[in-house]
Amino acid sequence: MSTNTSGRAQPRQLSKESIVQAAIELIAREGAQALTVRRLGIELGVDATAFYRHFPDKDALVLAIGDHFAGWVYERVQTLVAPETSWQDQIRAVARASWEAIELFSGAMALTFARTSGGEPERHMVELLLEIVEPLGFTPERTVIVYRMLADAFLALTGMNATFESLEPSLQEKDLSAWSRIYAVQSGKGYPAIRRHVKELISVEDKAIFDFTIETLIRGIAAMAEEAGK
Amino acid sequence: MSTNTSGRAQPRQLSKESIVQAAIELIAREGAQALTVRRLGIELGVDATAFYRHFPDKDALVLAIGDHFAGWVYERVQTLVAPETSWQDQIRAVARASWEAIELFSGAMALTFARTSGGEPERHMVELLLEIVEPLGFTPERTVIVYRMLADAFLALTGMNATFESLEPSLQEKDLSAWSRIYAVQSGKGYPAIRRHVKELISVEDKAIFDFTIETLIRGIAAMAEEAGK
DNA sequence: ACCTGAACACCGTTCAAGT
DNA sequence: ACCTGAACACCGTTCAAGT
Repeated sequence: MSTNTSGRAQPRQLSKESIVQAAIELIAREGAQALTVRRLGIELGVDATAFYRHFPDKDALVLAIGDHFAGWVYERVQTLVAPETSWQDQIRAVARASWEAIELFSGAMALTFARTSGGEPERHMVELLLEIVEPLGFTPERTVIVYRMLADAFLALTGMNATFESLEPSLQEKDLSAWSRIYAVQSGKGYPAIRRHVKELISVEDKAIFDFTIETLIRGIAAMAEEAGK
Repeated sequence: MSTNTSGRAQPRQLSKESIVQAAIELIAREGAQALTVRRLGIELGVDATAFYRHFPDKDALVLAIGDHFAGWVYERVQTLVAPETSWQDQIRAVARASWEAIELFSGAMALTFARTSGGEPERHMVELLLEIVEPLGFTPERTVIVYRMLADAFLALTGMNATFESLEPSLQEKDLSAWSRIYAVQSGKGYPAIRRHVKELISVEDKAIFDFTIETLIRGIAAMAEEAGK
């Protein structure tokens, strides 16, 4: 009698890597709220508590998942930039890779965007962003604050969008209909500015807002660099 | 024999408002993860399931909490602005009120910053921000995208900081020590840019980064308004 | 060295029953 | 009209026992 009749479930021998992989697949397939130790056990064909032989607790798994997607973003950026790429286009590459990660890892990003593991992929991302900002000729204090402005903006904006994307479909619909309730305020009195912009409020897209924000930050940095440089 | 010997617990008669109030106090006192239907029942001196006579489910409570803090931010902004306040200072007032809300409502903000209820306080905030941006003379499309850039930046950045602030103390310490592990990369090889900025990376403060980001966005908007206006 | 499975102390939510 | 309390289907985690 086979012990593997339930579709998934294969590896008898667990490892940190196989658990992280299974967790990411589970989240991608069924959302962030499906990530439970028991579901993971079923996924891996193993008793749920075997998990605790490889991670001290669930939070450690969440941080490991965060490292995995930070690593993915870092690798993706490498494919988008060349040595002669301008600093503006390097920032755009990080923005693009971060946004693309939402499609692949929204659940994982929602769980981890406000967390820090201190792992290698995170150190790589810090180094990468600092190296983009450093040649602009700011003071060390200013270099660091510009780097953090970019890092926090990427994390916070993609994290917020990922949080929404990883909501249960029914909650997502609830929020979308709440927006249309706001924007369809046609009730005669109140909210004149909203009523003047209903069409635009409904049609604007999240990706366009994200890109517009990044361009605004790039322009601001360029203006500061010009002032500081000469 | 009194039925109210346990410190808290007083109202026999529940209402949406008393539940939201108790939930906010509970979160402020014990963190976002302490908000459970059962704990709320104890807090209110009532069987846990009485909750379901006033809210369809826990998510509805979360959205009501979100409305409460959106209302607080809106009221706070009203005390910070006058009719003659410049658009720049109006944006700074919203930023300041949003940041102050983290101290008071970090747990509530962490739960709700990526959600929309469509309630009155949210409509007020949308109207407020649109009215700040509208006089700058952009096209309707541009007006809306600038409004959303500001709204999303406020929500995402304060939400990310609130998420961290509302973490259990032990997880907060874990993340802080992870940062110092990143920044103390003194291991001879690798991460040269990080090593060049260790001092600044350690000393930079989240509030300063938030303020710097807002100022950069304000500058960017001003530059665009100048181009568009003439 | 790793996995199992019972157990503990929790969750959100439903529903028949009470007042 | 609202509250109670048993019950259901879950959680994360611990620990003695197995191999």
